[in-house]
Amino acid sequence: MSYNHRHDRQRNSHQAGQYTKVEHLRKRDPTVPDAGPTTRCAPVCWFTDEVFMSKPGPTSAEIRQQFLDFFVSKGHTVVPSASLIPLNDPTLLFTNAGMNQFKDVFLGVGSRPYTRAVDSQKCMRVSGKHNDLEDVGKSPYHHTFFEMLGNWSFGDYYKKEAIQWAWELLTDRWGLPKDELFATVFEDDRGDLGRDQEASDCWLSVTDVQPDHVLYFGRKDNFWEMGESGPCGPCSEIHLDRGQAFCDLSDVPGHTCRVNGDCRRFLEVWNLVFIQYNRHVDGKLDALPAKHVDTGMGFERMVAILQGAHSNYETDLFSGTMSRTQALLGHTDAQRRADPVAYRVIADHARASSFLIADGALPGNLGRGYVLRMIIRRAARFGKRLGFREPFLAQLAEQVIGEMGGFFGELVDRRELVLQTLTTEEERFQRTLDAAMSQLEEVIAELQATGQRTIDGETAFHLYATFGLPLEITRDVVQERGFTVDESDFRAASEKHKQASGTGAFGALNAEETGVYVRLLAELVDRGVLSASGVDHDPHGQLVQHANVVALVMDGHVVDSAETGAEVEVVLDSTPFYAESGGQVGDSGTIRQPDGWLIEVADVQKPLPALVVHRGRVVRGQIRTGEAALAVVDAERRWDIMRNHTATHLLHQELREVLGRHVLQQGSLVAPDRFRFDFNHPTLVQRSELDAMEQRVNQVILRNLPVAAGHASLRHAKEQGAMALFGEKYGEVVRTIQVGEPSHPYSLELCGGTHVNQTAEIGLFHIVSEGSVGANVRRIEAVTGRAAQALAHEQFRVLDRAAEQLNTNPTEVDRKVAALLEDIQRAEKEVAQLQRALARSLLDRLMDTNVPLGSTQGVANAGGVPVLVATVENATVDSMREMSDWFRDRVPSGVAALGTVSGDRPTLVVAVSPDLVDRGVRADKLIQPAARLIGGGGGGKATLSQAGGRDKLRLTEALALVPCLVLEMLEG
RNA sequence: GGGCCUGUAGCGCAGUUGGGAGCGCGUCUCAAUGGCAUUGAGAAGGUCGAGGGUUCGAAUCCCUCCAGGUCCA
Repeated sequence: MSYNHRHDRQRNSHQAGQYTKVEHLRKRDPTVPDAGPTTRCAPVCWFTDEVFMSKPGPTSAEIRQQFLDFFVSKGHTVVPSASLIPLNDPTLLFTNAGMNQFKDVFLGVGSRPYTRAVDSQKCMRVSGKHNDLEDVGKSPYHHTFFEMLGNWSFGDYYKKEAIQWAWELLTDRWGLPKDELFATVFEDDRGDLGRDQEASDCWLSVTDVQPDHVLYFGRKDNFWEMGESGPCGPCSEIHLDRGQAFCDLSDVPGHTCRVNGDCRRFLEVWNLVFIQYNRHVDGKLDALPAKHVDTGMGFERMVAILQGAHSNYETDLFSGTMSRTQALLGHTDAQRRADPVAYRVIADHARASSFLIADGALPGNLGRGYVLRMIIRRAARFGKRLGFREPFLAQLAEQVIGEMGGFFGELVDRRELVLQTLTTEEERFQRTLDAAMSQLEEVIAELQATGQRTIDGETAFHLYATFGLPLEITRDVVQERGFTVDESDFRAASEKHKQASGTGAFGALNAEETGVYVRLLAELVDRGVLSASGVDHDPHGQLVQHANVVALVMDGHVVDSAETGAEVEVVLDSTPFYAESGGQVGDSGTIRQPDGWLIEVADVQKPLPALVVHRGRVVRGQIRTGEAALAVVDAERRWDIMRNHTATHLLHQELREVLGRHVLQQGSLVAPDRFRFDFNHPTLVQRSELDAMEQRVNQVILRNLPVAAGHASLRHAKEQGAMALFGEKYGEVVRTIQVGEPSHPYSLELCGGTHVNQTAEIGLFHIVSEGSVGANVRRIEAVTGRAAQALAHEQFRVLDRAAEQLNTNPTEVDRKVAALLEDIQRAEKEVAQLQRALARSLLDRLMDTNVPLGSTQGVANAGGVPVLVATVENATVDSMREMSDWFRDRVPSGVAALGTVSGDRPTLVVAVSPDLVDRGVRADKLIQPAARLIGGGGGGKATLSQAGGRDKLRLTEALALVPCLVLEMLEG
């Protein structure tokens, strides 16, 4: 079996436009070569043999191409798959269905230049009722990443053609057996929609499906809705009966195989959705003027059917990766057969992570970045289980890129990023595991000390939740040492953690909020107040424009007028204001009626692509819908924004020049006072690199290059080398910003923002900060123009003031400060030495002075024990401690009580020799009564204690108390 | 967005009821061996993540923030 060979065949057959008709492939099941029609299938076992299955029939690439070609022949436009990362839809973690990229069309707020489309959409599903990450690999058909084939009609053909063509492709082109196909049709089991007679009639008239194979199902199975409200409609599914042997529930009592049943015998292969209603918030259904067709066919499943595979993993979509895994491990076929789950997980996850990274995701600890990290780490975990000791996913990603890069060019374009990211994440995971493992060692040591044999689930979960040590690894390590883990306890702790983490606000689809705008826009277009394309919006022309007030919104409700003081959203029929998008903030300014009302606009938003709302406050008069208005953008602020926006393009270019071609924009904020630019880069950006970039950007500014906007098809723009961000819709005309002469452009980016005309208008560019946003993502903040000048001015002033104070000039400030610091350090050392010498001579004098109990400045005799009592000038706790050390060096048995006033506060130190501690004299007990006298407290160890207080006048009194206390303790 | 863990010398870390900031590796100097690997002696190097608070006294206790890790959304 050779992949190169396969690819050659794919190209050839594609060029020749030939389809491979497939016989009923189950007859070729190698495990039962002689099986006849009635017993033709092998018993399905969960882990089928995925080693060296010979797979006759077309390759997956051929099948995908046949699907696309078939619908091209029916007048469809081939639309490239949208990115897995839906940038324009924050409600969605990943693109999870073919319809995602056409959602705006179905909602009636967007349009396309074609009415018939066909595509293979990249999809990602990692959570949900039927798709948990942990299930992937255990079953032969669950995937995280998959492709959804679909054909689409936007107000064009409807049920008849959709059904006819689906049947034609499946039976005529692909040769699926007609008597084993079933069609399901909607028949309302609850409301009053009745039976979808149109679809039912189509099945019976335009296809030759067996009439008793047309079945009827209710809302649960055959009615499709996007959400609580919005477009919806009945659907019609095609199911394939693969025969009794595929039933995986045959040993369940009372089980009967049926369409929409639970077992694996009947497979849904294609869902045809007919969108014909719009559901209102109150639940009422209205007929849509334009009806749409939305179909979805699971690609992996169809490939499995056409290649006669029991499991999707037996198809050429996965077998290459799995064989590569086997080769890397040096496994025999028997070894590979021994752990099919690990092989599948790795194959699936290598594919999914490659596609995610190519589409712009990076491993992180939030949102989609976190999902990607989980996928990579899960693959790494199973890789360890199979015996990998080093990062290996990059090598599998190469396999994936080689096999699928032909159709999905982004894999090839971002090859380096994919490989690098995978390896880095695997290494990071290893470090995490190493750190967690030492925690586990401590836990084990503790258990061994107490003689326990079980690690409680709380602890195991703590290791997982805090240090990222997966339960599987904890279990394996611990079992080797003869311990067990309480796993039910672990699950309980996990549940508790989920509860504690709460149901945080995670992108709740706010249909209610956009609802008012959707209705408003529809109504304005209906009444002819706005054209079909919505508000006439041109932020790139003049900053002053005459317009009409077409609607006012307050607190989410449409109103006719607004009084002075009201916060209001104004909709104009045309506007020069820039609405926030692409990181650039909305404009501010005024909307007014000459000699009449005046609104100060604080922000401008685009809740829908065709609707611009100006948010502001009425500061004078009363505004009414229908009145003429003058819209005036705050030009000074706009210029600040434009300088910053053009500067982001220059910085982006220089980041790629200085740091490398892997740098891609991850997000940005363009505000008037500063801008922020996030980009992927694995490490800290060095000071020297920042300096270089800042200098280069300023050079480009001085070269005064022209900045020009243009329009091009996305494909054309990319061919010219435009830096395309992730998530742009294909097939669209995009706006480009080119800096430099057209003959040799300096930078070219897709961008809808506003820019200066010549780079010199930016003025000065200065990087303010560089930092981390998360793993692999860095952020640079910078200023330009007025803000940069203000900053420079301020910094120079500070420098001048410092120079003045140092009695030098600004260029010498750093050297002067360094010299001063050195002087200070030397002087401090000298002072410390002198003080030490002073303290020593003081001690000498004190040792020669005998004083009675109750006196200070000398050595008192307390029951035969020498007690040094003294106040020391200019001392610290440290120096008094040192003095007491010297005292104990000279007097093997004795007590020292020293005091000083530092600042305005008295401080005491008491030291006791160890032999006296044994006789009941404790330094911490001695110091407490003394400390109370000076209005403070103290304590420490038995041999050495210290105290502080507030009343410096009673310091000698407190010290004099110590010898008396020593006497008491000796006697007590 | 929420929970938990971690920020101490260039690196890796210790620091036990609040009371002398330490260990290992590395760096520098000197010495030993013919040279090196090495060994011995000594030295430099710290705003204990930042800022508040409690206290006579905070790396340690409390609060806020920042950064990293990790789990859940």
